[in-house]
Parts: sequence; C-alpha cells; structure tokens
Amino acid sequence: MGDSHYHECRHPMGVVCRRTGLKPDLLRAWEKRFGVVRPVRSSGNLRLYSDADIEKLQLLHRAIRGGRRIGQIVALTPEELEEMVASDSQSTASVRTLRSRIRRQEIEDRVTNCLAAVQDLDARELELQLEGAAVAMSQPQLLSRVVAPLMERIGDLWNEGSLRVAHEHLASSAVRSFLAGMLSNNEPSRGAPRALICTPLHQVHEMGALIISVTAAFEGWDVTYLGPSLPAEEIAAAVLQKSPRAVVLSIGYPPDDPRLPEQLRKLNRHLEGAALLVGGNSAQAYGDVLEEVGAIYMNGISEFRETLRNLRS
Amino acid sequence: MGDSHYHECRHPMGVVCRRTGLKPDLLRAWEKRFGVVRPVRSSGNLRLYSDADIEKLQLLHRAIRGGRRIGQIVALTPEELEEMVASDSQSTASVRTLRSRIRRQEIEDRVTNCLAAVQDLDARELELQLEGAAVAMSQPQLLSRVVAPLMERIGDLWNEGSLRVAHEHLASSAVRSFLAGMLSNNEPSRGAPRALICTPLHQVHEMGALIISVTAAFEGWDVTYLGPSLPAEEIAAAVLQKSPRAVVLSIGYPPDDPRLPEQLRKLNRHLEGAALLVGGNSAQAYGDVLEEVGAIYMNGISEFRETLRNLRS
DNA sequence: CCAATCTTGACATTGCCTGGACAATCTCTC
DNA sequence: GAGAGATTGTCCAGGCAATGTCAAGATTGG
Repeated sequence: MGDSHYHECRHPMGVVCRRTGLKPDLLRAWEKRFGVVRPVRSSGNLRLYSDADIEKLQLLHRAIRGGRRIGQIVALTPEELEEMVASDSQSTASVRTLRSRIRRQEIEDRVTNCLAAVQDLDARELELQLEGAAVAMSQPQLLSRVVAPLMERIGDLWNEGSLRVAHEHLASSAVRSFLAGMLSNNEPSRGAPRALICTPLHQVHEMGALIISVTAAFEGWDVTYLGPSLPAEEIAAAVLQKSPRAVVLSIGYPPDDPRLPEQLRKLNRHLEGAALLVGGNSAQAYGDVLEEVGAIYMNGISEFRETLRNLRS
Repeated sequence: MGDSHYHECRHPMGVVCRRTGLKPDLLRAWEKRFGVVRPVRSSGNLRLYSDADIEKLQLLHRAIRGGRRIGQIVALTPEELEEMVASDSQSTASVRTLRSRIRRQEIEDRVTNCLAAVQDLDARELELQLEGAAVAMSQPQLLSRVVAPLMERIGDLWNEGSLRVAHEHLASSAVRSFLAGMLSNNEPSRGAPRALICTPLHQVHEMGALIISVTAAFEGWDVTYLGPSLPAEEIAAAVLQKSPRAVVLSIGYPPDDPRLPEQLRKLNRHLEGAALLVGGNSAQAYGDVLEEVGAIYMNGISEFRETLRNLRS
C-alpha cells in the first residue's frame, strides 16, 4: 500500500536545468556556496534532485528575475519567497532596469532562434525554443517580448515574400498549440471573474486573441476562448450561457472591414451587463464605432492587464 | 473478435527497432547490462519481443529524450515511468498509452462526456476528458474511437443546427491543441523516415490531417505538419527543403472542388521521389485524379498505418 | 547467396564531477 | 563619486563513469 508512495523520483542535472532554466555551473555554485539544496548522490556520484528541490530552485529563479540577489534570499522560507516573487511581479521596480538591459540581447537571440526554426520547418525545435523562453523569463515578458514580436516578424517576412505560406502555417500551428498549452495549464481559482475571448466575424488572426487569453488567465480570470471569426449572434449566445464579466475582442486583420461596425452594434445589444474590451493591432482603425458602443479600447498588453485589474473591483 | 487469448504476437528485432526508434545494438546492450526486457528466443536464437516489451521500450525512449539516464529508470514501474514522462514534457498534454481492456460502453461514455463539455463551452473539461481517454486506451483506439467520432458527431450536430459556431470553434481549438500536444510528444529518432503532412489548397478541415500526423509520428516517422489549405507550390517548396519519403494529404471537405485536380497534378511534378499518400473522408470523390497522378489512396486509419509500414522498407 | 541477427569486445561520446580562476557587477566606504 | 572588497555568474582543464556505437566473425532464415 504505502509502498506506492515511492513517489520520490530523483532527477538528474539535465532535467533540473531544463525545468528551472538554470545552468549546471550555477546550480553547483549555489550548492557549494550556500547549500541551497542538498541533492542526494547516485552510486556514480551524480547529483539527484528531488521534486522539492526543483520547486525551490524555480522559486529562486523567479525571485532573481525580479531583481533580487541570491545571497539575500537563500535563507528565506518558501512562503516568504512566494510573497516576494508576487510583489516583485507587480511593481515596475527601477532596480530591474539594469538587469533587463542585459537580457535584451538574450531575448533577441531567442526570437532569432525561433525564426531560424521556422525557416527550417522544424516545429520541434521551435517548440523547444519557446519552452526554453518560458522558463527563462516571466510570463508577461514571454508574451510581449518573444511571442508577439516573433509573429510580427513572421508576418513581415511573409509580406515581403521571404517566407512561404508553409512557414507561416507551421509557425502559427506551433505557437498556437504552445499558447493553448499555457492556457490549459492555468487552473482558475474558485470565484474568478469570467472572460469570454474571441475574434469578431471576418477577423481571421487568432494569435492576438490567444495572447490575450493567456494574459487574462495569468491574471486569475476564468477564460473561455472561443476561437476566431465569430458572428455577433454566436458571441451573444455564449454570453447568455456563461454570464461573463467581460467580453474581449481582438481585432488584428483586416483593419478596414465595413461589416465590422454592424457586428459590434449587434453584439452590444446582448452584452447583459458584461464589459466590452477591444484590443489588437487594428482596433484603433475602428475607433468611432468602439466609442459608439461604449467599448473599452486597450492599446497594448500592459493596458489590457491594467483594465482587467480595474474590472475585478 | 476473439479477444487476445493467446494472441501474443512476437516481433523480431527489425520491427521493434522501427516502432521504438532504437537501434539493434542499443537494445542488446540494454538487455545485457540491465535486463530491461527479456525477449523469448526463437528456435534459431532470434529475439522475439512481446507487445508489452515494445511499449516498455517506447516509454523508456521517451523518458530518455526527456533527459533521463537509462541506468536510473530501468527499475521503475510502468506507472512511475508514465508519470515521469508526463511531467517532463511540462507544458504539453501528456500522451499515455496504457493498455487495458476497454468496454464499448466506456468509449461511448467518453464521447458523450466530451460532447457535453462542448455544449457547456467548457474547454477545460473537454481537455480533461480527452486526457482521461488517452490514459485509458491505446493511442490508435483513442484516435479512431474517440477523437474521430467526436469530431464527426460535432459536425453532424452543427449541420442540423443543434450546435452553434462557437461550440464548433471551441471544440476544434481544444482537440487541435490536444492532438498537437500528442504530436510534439513523440520522438525525432535519428534516421526516421520523414513525412510531410498537410491539406491541399481550399481543403479547410484540419482535423484529419492532425489525426494522420499523430498516427505517423506514433509509427516512428519524423513528421512535419504544415497546416491546412496549402498551395501546390508551397508543398513543392517544402518537399525540396525537407526531402521527405512521403507526402500525405488529407482531403475532408469540400468533396467537389474543381480546382483540386489541377493542384494535385502540379504537386505531382515536384515530388522528387517522395510517395504521395492521400486519405480523408472525401478523398474517394477525387479517385480519377488520384489514380492519374499515381497517388496511394488510403481508406481509414488502419490502412494508412499499413501503408506507412510498407513504405519504410 | 543475401539479408538479418547473433555474440563479443573494444571504442567514442556524453554528461557530470571537482576545483579553481576570472570578469562583471554590486555595495560600501572614504 | 571613485575605488576596495565582496558577490555572483561563467568558464576551463582534467578526469571518471555511464552510455551509445561500431567492427568482426559466426549463424540463421528465406
């Protein structure tokens, strides 16, 4: 019975590095200098880390991304660490500017690597790069500095003819499933406000809506993602069914669809008290209608995040 | 069908290598050094592996690709291995292939539960159901008994008006990301034959192509999935770049596109020696052209699997 | 007879270990 | 505000054990 509680699977260096985003040298240095973790040794003297070790290391890594120094935080309890990480991610600390400047090159490389993978039609490599990025930086950074720029550059290259449709498809597919994975990893807490996210009819670009979905989920919302190009009636039906606190539309392409205003007006009549948020590259182009229907226009992800926070209270 | 009474088919080395992506030398080394598996010997001293052996080896292979060391995982139980593999591929859905007896009723329930989740617009529940199904049955069963029927019934309900577009979108999105997760969980073993999979221009249904992709990956192929509605020129360019052994097209809808034959003919001129396989619900409708361009038509997943195996040798 | 497979033993590669050095950066003092 | 000293991440050399691969010659199956 209890023997099935051998749950103590031990992880070798390689696994720990991939899951924490920390380099082997660093792990050993931390161990030697502070005794951060005490991995067991295998018969051949290899380090074997426990699940708890990995969690602790992940936490430390996040705290350090927040601008802390390792020496200051090794002694803290997990609870204190949690708290610290949480508050760090809120504040736009000026302390961090220096660190993030260093990281700029790294982020550039990340995007470049992703592009290279796309050009090679190598979905696996692309996904590896994305997962690497996911552990190397915070979630908002990941979205606004890697995923969004990546899709933008792919769009540019495609327009200028350097990339073929196949590349664009492969990239969309990989990024989409990556984002969908992030989305389903977030378990909404009980009582979380609900958001309905989609793209209105004839708006075909799905990526923006997905990025928004992940952001909202990360902000603690209970997200229902409905996909691209949804008629107003459909959205209305979904509103009836789910009673969301907010309906979020992403408008990316096209920027000049004459049918869109009508869609928005129609939708507006069935909001049932939900707030209507609109974002995306081309949302501004429809400014008049947005104002008319009382939609909240958000310029950029951080503004979106802010709007979400205000809406909660 | 007589349930597998003494239907213990035994497989020779070659088959095992193809299905696991492991080299003969390696299998023998593992057997000698750790006794990973104990294949029976034929009269002539040839190793004969059981299905269970193959599954165990596949599992080990995946764990190793996740960064594990063979020495530390040979002793683990299948369950522990499952768990380990699942947690190693952090962000993506886990693919599990435990064998167990499945009753028809149970499968029915799965599909019903999935449908209910779709009607509730509950993506998370849908995904949970799918993951549960993935644990409860083998991969081929999962695809042909749950995923395919589910999408079919959703299509029916949509046509008869019981489901709204939003439901269909949500379902596609969830199932797509689930399948994409399965796809990226499978191996890139060296020397695996490569397959290029997509949907030809104006063929908009992606699901079939994804199911095919997962199947091929499971058979040990190195799959490059290119997405839906790809022009012949694009496929040709991808063929040049990746030199696949097979190009697989899925044709689901529409069944009567007059532009498709031309696409196929064009594609046929740039295959560079790759085999052209075509499957999907509506493929038969284009029988004439398929024959003309020398495509191999496959009716159903099992036929597809068969064709893949033949192509390897 | 060819192709696949077997056994054995040696060989190459990989991943990790230790210890130490180094450069960049932060912090504190003057 | 400029250095001195501590802090911190990175890198290298030399080595070991685990692991994957290869070669050679024998045997079997079709």
